Amino acid sequence: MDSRHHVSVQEKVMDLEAELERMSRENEKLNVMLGLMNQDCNSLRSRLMETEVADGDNNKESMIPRKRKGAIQVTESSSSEDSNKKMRESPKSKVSQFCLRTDPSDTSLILRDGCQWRKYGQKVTRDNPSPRAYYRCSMAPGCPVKKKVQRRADDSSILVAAYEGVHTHPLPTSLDAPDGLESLDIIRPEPLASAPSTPFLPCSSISLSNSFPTITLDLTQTSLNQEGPRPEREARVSSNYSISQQLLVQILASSLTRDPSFTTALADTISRNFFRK
DNA sequence: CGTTTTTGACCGGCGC
DNA sequence: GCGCCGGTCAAAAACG
Repeated sequence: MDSRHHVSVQEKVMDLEAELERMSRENEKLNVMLGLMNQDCNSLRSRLMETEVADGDNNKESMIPRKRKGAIQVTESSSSEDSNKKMRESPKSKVSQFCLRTDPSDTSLILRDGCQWRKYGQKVTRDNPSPRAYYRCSMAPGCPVKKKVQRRADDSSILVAAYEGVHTHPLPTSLDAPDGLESLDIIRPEPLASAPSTPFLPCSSISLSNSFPTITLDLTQTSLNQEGPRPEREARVSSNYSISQQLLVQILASSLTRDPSFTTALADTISRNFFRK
């Protein structure tokens, strides 16, 4: 071992430390980005629903959910629909439902979605062998948000989380290391009548890599009855931030307007927080 | 010791 | 009124 070799090792260590710090900073910035995305999440989801209604049969072919581990289904229902007797709750209460494919061996009803929740009850329901857990948001004293988590009766590997209410406090934006995280995918909301197992091709994906400080926004749009060369839109942001975050957000927003499945990618990103163990 | 989880009791809506 | 059911309460236990 000569001293030169020693020095080079030391340099390597310093390099790694520098990179680590760089990654930490980038992680912080990603947190900010996720915060922005979270803020828009609700409007994006409602927009997604609109788009799906508008696209109708066109999308059925390409938006068919694929069955994979970590798949998420996002649906949303507000109580402003028909004048049913059931609509007794406050008209403001909105229920968002997430279906998350989990490890079947995992029997817990815990979803790490970034918020702090206090469990206040658990019930076995009639139509489902697995119990339903009731949580209240404990991040702020008066936060009215509640969530119910239960495994699906027909597929116990799918966790269904129903969120109710609106947070009265800023949501956490932590995107900290999803160690050992499985890849999560969104199942597009689909009519219950059709349950085909045709593979679902993700039109967009955002991968926030922990091992390498690179954000990849793959906004490639799958052709929906589209002939010819389809426009590929891919924004690759390296660690030196060649484009600003604001521009990035604008890219996301503008791509949303053109790509109805962008919400898929957004929820994908958010869902990565669901499964931290 | 403060916070969270567990779990049986309780409550209100609904159908009969 | 009664029973069923989903949702919530609250005391005790567990946890960090």
